[in-house]
Amino acid sequence: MASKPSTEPKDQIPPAGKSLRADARRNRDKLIETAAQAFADHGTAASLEDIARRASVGVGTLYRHFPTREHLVEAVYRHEVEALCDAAEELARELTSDRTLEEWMHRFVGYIATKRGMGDSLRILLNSNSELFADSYGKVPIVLAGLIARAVADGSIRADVDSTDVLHALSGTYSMPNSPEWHDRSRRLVGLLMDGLRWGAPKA
Amino acid sequence: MASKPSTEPKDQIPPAGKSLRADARRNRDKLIETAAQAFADHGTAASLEDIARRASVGVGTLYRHFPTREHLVEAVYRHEVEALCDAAEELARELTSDRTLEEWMHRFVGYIATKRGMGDSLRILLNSNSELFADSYGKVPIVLAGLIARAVADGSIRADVDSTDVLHALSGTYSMPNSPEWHDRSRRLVGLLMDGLRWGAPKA
DNA sequence: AGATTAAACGGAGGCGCCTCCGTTTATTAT
DNA sequence: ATAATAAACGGAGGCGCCTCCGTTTAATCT
Repeated sequence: MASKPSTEPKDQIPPAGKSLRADARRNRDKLIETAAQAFADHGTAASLEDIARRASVGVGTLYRHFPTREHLVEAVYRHEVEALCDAAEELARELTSDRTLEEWMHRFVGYIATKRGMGDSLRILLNSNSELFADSYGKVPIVLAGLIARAVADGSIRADVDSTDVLHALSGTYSMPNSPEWHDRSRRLVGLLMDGLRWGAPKA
Repeated sequence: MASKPSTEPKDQIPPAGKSLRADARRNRDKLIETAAQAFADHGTAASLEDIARRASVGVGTLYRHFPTREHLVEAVYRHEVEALCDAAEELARELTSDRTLEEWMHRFVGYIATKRGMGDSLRILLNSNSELFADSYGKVPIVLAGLIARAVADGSIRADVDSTDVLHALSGTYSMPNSPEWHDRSRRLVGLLMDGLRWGAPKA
């Protein structure tokens, strides 16, 4: 069932768009998910063969989808920022506006933790590919601003809040040393911020 | 004849100083020589195993002397600048002062050609390790100035020459495209410079 | 001239990278 | 349903990296 003189080998081009064959999309998604875990655990230098293995996929498949390590890193990065942004809507459907904000900030901080492990390659990527930065990271401040505006609107937090200030405060966790207490520290930071935001809110 | 409980494994430290065992120094020199060739031919990404092979040495030996690729690159770089500088004295012993200058400039240009192939790693190295830059490259302008001063003194070139200008002119070859004519171009450049320098010299 | 010893050697072995191409499979046409 | 076809798969294979450690050898001591 093979080696017939076909017209042209259309292989070797990474589409990534929408029109992928069902199995292709499945593998692609699994790879991104697995890679995200691996990068978080061992940094961006994690073995690509190992990632393929864990995703139950041949290395060939990995390389067809992501010709270089950087392609994979970028895909993971994009995926995670998107997930983070999408989570906002989802949370809003189940929680009060202030609890939504709080939970989302927790996730944002957790997300930053992941990026610390990837710092190496990621910095290079963001420097050389500013489109990527604008595309995905650009949405974060907007989402945060939206959540804050909502909570302000229904009176669960005070109105004199600059969302940029909050973002900066959260970003501070990026430079924390990653000791075992890191998780607790960042939790407290978010809690502290929320207390400050609720203080003197109309609804309180 | 081995595995006796010796006092301490003194292995794994790259000395590079003077007090090497005879065989160690021999291998080290051979490695640098071979690596210089390999880097010139294939860039700094050349296979280290191949370099070891060509030098008739085990990879272990290569890695003992040069723990990382960068260590080897640096050693090659240092070695070549030194050779270039030393060549000045040697040439001066056999040639007239203006011919010495001319020949040395030819070598300098040839040396630059080599560095073009190494550009990748070398730039990083020179940026991060400014001591290296000062140490070795710093001597080049001094040597050139010396050769010019000598030729001026015996009247074979004109006296109103700034050696820095000459250096800049030669450095221009660094940005030449490396076409097949590169060699001829740079030869002509040096010839042109010498003509300019000889013009109106007392001895002419 | 041995004998001793620590420096130096060298290459096998384990792992990762990446490509190539024979085989499988989703999709399309009949 | 069945056949045809191009997309996608996957893993063997070739190469490079680097470490570890048993063996060789230059230098030193007697």
